[in-house]
Amino acid sequence: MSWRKDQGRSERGYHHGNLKEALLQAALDLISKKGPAGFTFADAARMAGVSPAAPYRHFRDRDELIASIAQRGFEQFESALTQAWDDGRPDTVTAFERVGRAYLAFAREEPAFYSAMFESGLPPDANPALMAAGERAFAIIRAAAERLAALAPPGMPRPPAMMMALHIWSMSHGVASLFGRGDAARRKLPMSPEDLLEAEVLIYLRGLGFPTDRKPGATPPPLNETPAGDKPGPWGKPK
Amino acid sequence: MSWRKDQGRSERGYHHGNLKEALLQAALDLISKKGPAGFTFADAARMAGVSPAAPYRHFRDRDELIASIAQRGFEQFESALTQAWDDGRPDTVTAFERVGRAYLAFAREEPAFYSAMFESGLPPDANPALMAAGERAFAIIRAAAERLAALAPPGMPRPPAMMMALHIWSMSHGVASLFGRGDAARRKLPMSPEDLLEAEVLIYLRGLGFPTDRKPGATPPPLNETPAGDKPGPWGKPK
DNA sequence: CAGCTCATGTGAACGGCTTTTACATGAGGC
DNA sequence: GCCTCATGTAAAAGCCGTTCACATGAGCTG
Repeated sequence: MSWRKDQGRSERGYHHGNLKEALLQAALDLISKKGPAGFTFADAARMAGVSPAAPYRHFRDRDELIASIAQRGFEQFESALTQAWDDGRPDTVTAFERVGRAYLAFAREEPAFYSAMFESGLPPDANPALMAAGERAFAIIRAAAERLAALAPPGMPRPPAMMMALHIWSMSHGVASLFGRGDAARRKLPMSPEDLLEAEVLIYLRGLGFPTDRKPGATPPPLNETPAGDKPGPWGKPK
Repeated sequence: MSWRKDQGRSERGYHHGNLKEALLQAALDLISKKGPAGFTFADAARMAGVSPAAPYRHFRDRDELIASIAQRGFEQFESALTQAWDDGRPDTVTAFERVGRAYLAFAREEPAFYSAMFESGLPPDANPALMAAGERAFAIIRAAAERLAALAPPGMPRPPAMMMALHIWSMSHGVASLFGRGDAARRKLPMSPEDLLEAEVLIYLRGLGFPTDRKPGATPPPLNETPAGDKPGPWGKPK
């Protein structure tokens, strides 16, 4: 029962004790509710129970707080992608798709992070640490693409891994930002964003000559085979 | 030389005469310079030479101005896509790729419109007219996908056109918003956004079984043939 | 052309936000 | 026990969005 300055909530004296963290947390809440544009420095201060000037002891200005959140977001993002990739287990294609789903899951479950990372409108060159964190996250996708490219079927020109990585990233980001977030920008979709992205990636990989029916030794070109169950193609039944 | 109220610049009396248009134009300028978040109602008024309260005679609030710009953007967007599609001439695949390039060109040349359309954070359901304009623009992509789907090689399951359209849209938007705008969010790319998207779409179409070497009667499956010149694949020379 | 009306613009004011500055507090090192 | 300095506060300046009462004059009506 060490209730010294547990949640920074009530009963605090002149000094907060954990203000920086409390501000980041409050900002996350607010951004997820009202978007990075609607987020207010003063609101975060209020939520943490301090005066509007207090945050300036921890962040140069409002943008720096958002940049901090974006950076932290990239770190969690990197960690989530790393875990999903799981070094390509059990097989490269399966792991690759798991990365795609992890991408969408992150955008959906951490909309505040995601918008801070990609929609805050911060000048990317102004913040080296932030850009580096972004690069590290992208490096996971890039590494996965590298492994996938190395598996390119013999007799085909091997696709540049960097290009593949950029393609996958653009698909994921496109789906996430157009259809991904729970309530924002929803449009009527014939399928879930996850399924949409999975089909997109599978078709793309097939276009590169990869077998896409999840069985390592399957035959590459006969495109419409149905392995075991009833999986007509990367999309559902043509209906 | 009818210099009555030509540009609304100097020499205007109490009434501006063309304020609504001037505000929209000023807002476009400001948004392209500072993003939709940095845009200021008061600034637009200043730029048009009127008091800060004047804009309220033409727009309920700041959001309505941005929504107006987004709507106008969707209309121009639709027109640009329609022109690029050119009803599928000279052949469907070529026209389809032209649509992709037109998408990027719009994002690059009209960043203010593009961000108002996709990054303004406006509630999409709150503005039926805006959403309808967006639907009309998407309908072009959808119609193109429909035509493409109808050409699906015989013996293959025919891909749902809606899904194809959503895939193409997500690729285009992903590339545009990650790499597309001139100075914002630039990252080092091994190729131009246009080439990146073209390769992505070609690989995707090949994954659906389409011939992608631009010759209507070409053979579908032999994926690595080089028709006449030296076009190794959708990407450049493997190097 | 006189007069009226109403769309359009103005000025002032309110509250909120960001940021700065001078000052207050008290936690931790000596 | 005292001092110092990181951390928080209060007050103020300047900006923005928004509203309201009021001013102006363009265009219709006769």
